[in-house]
Amino acid sequence: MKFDLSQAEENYLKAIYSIGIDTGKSVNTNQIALMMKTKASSVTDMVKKLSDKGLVEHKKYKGTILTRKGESIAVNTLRSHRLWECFLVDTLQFNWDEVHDIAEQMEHIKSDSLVDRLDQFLSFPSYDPHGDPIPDKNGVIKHHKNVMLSSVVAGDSCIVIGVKDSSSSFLKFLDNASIRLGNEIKVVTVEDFDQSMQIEIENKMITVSYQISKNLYVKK
Amino acid sequence: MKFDLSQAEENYLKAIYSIGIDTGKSVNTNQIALMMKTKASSVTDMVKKLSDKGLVEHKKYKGTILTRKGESIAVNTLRSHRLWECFLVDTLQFNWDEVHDIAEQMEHIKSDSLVDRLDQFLSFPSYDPHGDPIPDKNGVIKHHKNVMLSSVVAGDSCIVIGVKDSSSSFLKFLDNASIRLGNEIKVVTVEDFDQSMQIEIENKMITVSYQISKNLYVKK
DNA sequence: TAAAATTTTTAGACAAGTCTAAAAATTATT
DNA sequence: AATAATTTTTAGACTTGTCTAAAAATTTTA
Repeated sequence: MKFDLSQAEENYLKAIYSIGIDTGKSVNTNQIALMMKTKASSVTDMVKKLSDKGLVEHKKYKGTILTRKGESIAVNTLRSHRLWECFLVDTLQFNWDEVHDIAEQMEHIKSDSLVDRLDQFLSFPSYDPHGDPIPDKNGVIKHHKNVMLSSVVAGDSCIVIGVKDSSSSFLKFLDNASIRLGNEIKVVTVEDFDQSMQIEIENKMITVSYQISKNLYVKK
Repeated sequence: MKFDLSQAEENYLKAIYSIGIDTGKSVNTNQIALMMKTKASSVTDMVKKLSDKGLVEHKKYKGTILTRKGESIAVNTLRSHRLWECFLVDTLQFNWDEVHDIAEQMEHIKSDSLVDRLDQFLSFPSYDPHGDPIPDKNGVIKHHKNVMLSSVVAGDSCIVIGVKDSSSSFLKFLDNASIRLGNEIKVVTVEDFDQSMQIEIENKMITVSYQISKNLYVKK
């Protein structure tokens, strides 16, 4: 059967997917409400609808998980979102802090071949401007980012490969600090008291709070 | 004041604009209902709302016209629609019969600079893939298409510059007949009985019905 | 393990946009 | 100009997605 979901439905599936990826288990109503910036009662209503459509499984007072079908839709929406972010940054020269809200709208455009054509036009990118992996046409996605800058010990170096928080304020801070994807960071000291770090990047020494370092994905 | 209209509101403004352009006078409720594929009662409700927002002026039982503000929004939406059509055809290689429904969704994306950046990326095109003129950044639009193939007399030649009907079935017919924008058409004979025409195009002779010829914009 | 706190669900309401059916106004007909 | 036909508006209802307030279930705490 062919589904044509509302934007709200797709957004709920995305939210359930991304919470599920992080936590691994079934997702609480309140967690969804938090992510969707809505009320728990609204979530209950929507989850019931998605459950009726076979996109999630829900046990009362227990939690919600995506069905295979629901996950597939969530991943496709994510793919669309991330490809549009690439388009906005690479093709239309937006800055990486400007594209999230626009892609949030564009990801819901309905068309059989639009996203695949976009993918081709962009030469099949693997990552979006924030370092998030782009699922391929079949929904296969390489989750390989799990090391945060905050876990790097003093003396070690690493490469910035992604951001966890895509808020404009965080990204603008990174721009100012010359922290960009691909840049090398050397951790010089880590403060015991608040876990703030002194780091060397682009031959400059700066201090970043734990709040910052735990939102940066890095690799050795 | 800054407006953020719903897609429905923008679509009504577009409909009122395009009927108004064709007829020159104020627009009837039923005409809007026909174009929006909805019921007159729904139109009455929406027109009331648009009127409350200062986007149209409506006299009960008389008709509706756009205010300056309403027209500006309609033209901006049209600009967005036509630029996205260019993008879909020129950049993503869609055929011209596939893009209307997609652009219908994309035209509603909200962003301060998206459409202007797209315009720049496309090198400021003047016409969309169906020959419709694209309003510039200030909403200035050159309406210059008003000669239909049906008005060309036997013996005369003309150039195809646009289509009035953008339905997929009409455009597919034109593809098959090698009738494309920019092609020259020579009108060989016109049948008195049904106004069907024998035309020469790309060195081929074909017959087109009045239904066809009155939906093709041409110039001498 | 019983009371307290928290989470989730239910019940009822609202706004947007649509519909049907009926009433009101306008236009056409004779 | 009165009646008929048409157009438009009004009234009331439905759907989607949201909300608040209260009830029910679960989890925590003492």
